[in-house]
Amino acid sequence: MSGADEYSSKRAAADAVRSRTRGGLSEEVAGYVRQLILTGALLPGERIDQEAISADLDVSRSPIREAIVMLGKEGLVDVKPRRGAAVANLSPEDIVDHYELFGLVAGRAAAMAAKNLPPSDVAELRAIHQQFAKPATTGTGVSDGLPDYAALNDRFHFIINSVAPRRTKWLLGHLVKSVPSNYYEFAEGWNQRSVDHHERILTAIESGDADAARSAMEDHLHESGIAAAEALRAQGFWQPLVD
Amino acid sequence: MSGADEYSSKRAAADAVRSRTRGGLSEEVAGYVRQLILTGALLPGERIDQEAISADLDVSRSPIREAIVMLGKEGLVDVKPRRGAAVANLSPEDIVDHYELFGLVAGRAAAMAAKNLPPSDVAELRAIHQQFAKPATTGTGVSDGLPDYAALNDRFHFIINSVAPRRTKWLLGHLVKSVPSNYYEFAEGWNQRSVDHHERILTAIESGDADAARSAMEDHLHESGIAAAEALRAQGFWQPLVD
DNA sequence: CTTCTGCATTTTAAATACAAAATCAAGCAT
DNA sequence: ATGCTTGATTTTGTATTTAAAATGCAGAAG
Repeated sequence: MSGADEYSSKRAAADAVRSRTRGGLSEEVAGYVRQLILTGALLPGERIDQEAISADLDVSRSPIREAIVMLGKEGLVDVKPRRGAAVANLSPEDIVDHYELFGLVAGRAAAMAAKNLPPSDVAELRAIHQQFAKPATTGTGVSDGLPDYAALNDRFHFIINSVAPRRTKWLLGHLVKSVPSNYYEFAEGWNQRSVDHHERILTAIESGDADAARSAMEDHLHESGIAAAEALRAQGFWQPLVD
Repeated sequence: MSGADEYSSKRAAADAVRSRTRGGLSEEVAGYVRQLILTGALLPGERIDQEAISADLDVSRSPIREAIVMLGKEGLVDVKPRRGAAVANLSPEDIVDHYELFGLVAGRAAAMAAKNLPPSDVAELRAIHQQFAKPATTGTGVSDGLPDYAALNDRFHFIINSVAPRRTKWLLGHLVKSVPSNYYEFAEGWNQRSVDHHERILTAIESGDADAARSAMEDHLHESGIAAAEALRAQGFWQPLVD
C-alpha cells in the first residue's frame, strides 16, 4: 500500500498525460516515470511498481511495460527478467561520466559547426547569446519580460548541432534525455558561468576554429555534469532509501 | 501474404529462439529481428510485420512489441505511432558517422587504458595480439587450430574497455550492438589492416601514451566504419526494395 | 532457538481479446 | 478519364486474462 501513495501524489500530472492524443501512450508514460526519477520522487534502487503506475495513470500495463523497456534502454532503470524493474543506481560518478561522453559528442558537433555553420546561423547564434547574456533583473516578479534562459540555451545548442550528421544528432538527443536539465536553479551562479562558456564556444565558431570549439564545448559539458550531479544531490536523489 | 514468407525462410533460427529459458522473450525476439536487419533479410524502409514475426516465432505480439521498442531505441527501426515500425533508412553516411562516434567513445576508453590498465592486463593484451597476428594458415581446412579472430578481437577490446567508467562501458555496449560486426569476411585484406591497427593501439597503451592510444583507436574505428558500410553494401543492404 | 522446507501471496511475463485508426478499393460523380 | 467519397479490410494500440516465477511467511524438524 505504501508504494501506491508514492505515485498517487502526482495525480495532477497523471491527468495531463491521459489528455494527450491517442497513440503513443507508452511515450507519455515513459516521460511521466522519467520525470519521477529525475525529480527524485523515485529513488535509485526503488522498485517500479507497474500496478501502481497503472492505477495512478489509469492505463493498462501494456504501455507501462513498453515505457519501462524504453527507460531500460536509456539506462535510467535496470530491467531484470522475471524480477521487474528498479530505478538505476546511478552514482555521481556516473552522472559526471555521462556528461563527459555528452561533451565528446557535442564537441564533435561544435567542431563541425565551426567549419560548416552558415553565416546567417552564426549571426543568429550571436543574437541569441546576447539575449542570454542579459542580466536577470533581480526582481522575482514573474512576467518581467526577462528572457527564458532554458529556451535560449536550448536554441543555442540546437543551432550548433544543426549541421551535425544525422547519427550524431540522434545520439545527442538520447544523451540529453536521460539526465537532469534543471540545474539552472541549483548551482550557485551557474547562469554567469554558462554565459562565459557560451561566449567561448561562440567566439571559436565565429573564428572558424574547430579545435577551440570542440574544447570549449567539452569543457562546458564537463562543468555542466558537475552542476547536474550537484542538482541531483540537492534534490535528495542520493538520500538513503529508508525502507 | 508475401510478407510472412520473408520471415518463415528463417524458421530454423526461430526454433533456437524459442528454446531459450523462459523470461526475457522480448530480448530474444529483438536479437532475431536485429539479425534479420543486419543481414539484409529485412531491407531499409521495409515494414516490420508483427503478425508475421508472431507466426514465424510462435510468440504472441506482446514480446514482439517490446522488442520493436528496443530496436527503436537502438535506432535500427523507426517507430511511428499508429502506423507501425519500419527498418530505419540508414545511409552509408549514417554507418560511417556511427563508427566515428564509436571511435570517440572507444578512444576515450583507450586513453584511460593507457594510463590505468594494470600491467598484467597489458601483458594479456600483448599475448592475445600475438595470437591475433598469427597468419591464417591458408588451408581452408576447418579445425585447423587456427585462431578464432572474432573472439580474439572481442577480448582485445574488452580488456581495453575494462578500466573505463561504468557509463562509458554502457554506451560502448549500445554502440556496438546496432551495427554490423561481420565485416571480417568482406573487406579485402581486413585482417592484416586490423592487426596493424591493434599493434598501434597496443604500443600506445604499453608506453602509457594516452593521446596516441586515443588517436589509434579513433582511426581504427574510422576504418572499421568504412569496412562495415562496405560489408552492408556487399550484403545487398542498400538494394532498392522492389515492392 | 535456529534453520530448512513447503505453501500462500504477490507480481511479473506472455497470450488473447477488443477497439480504433489507417489503408485500400470500389463506386460514384464530375 | 480522373478525382473524391465511402465502406470494407487490415493492422496497430490498449486492455484483459492466464500462467508462471519469485518472495515471504509459517510450521516442523533438528
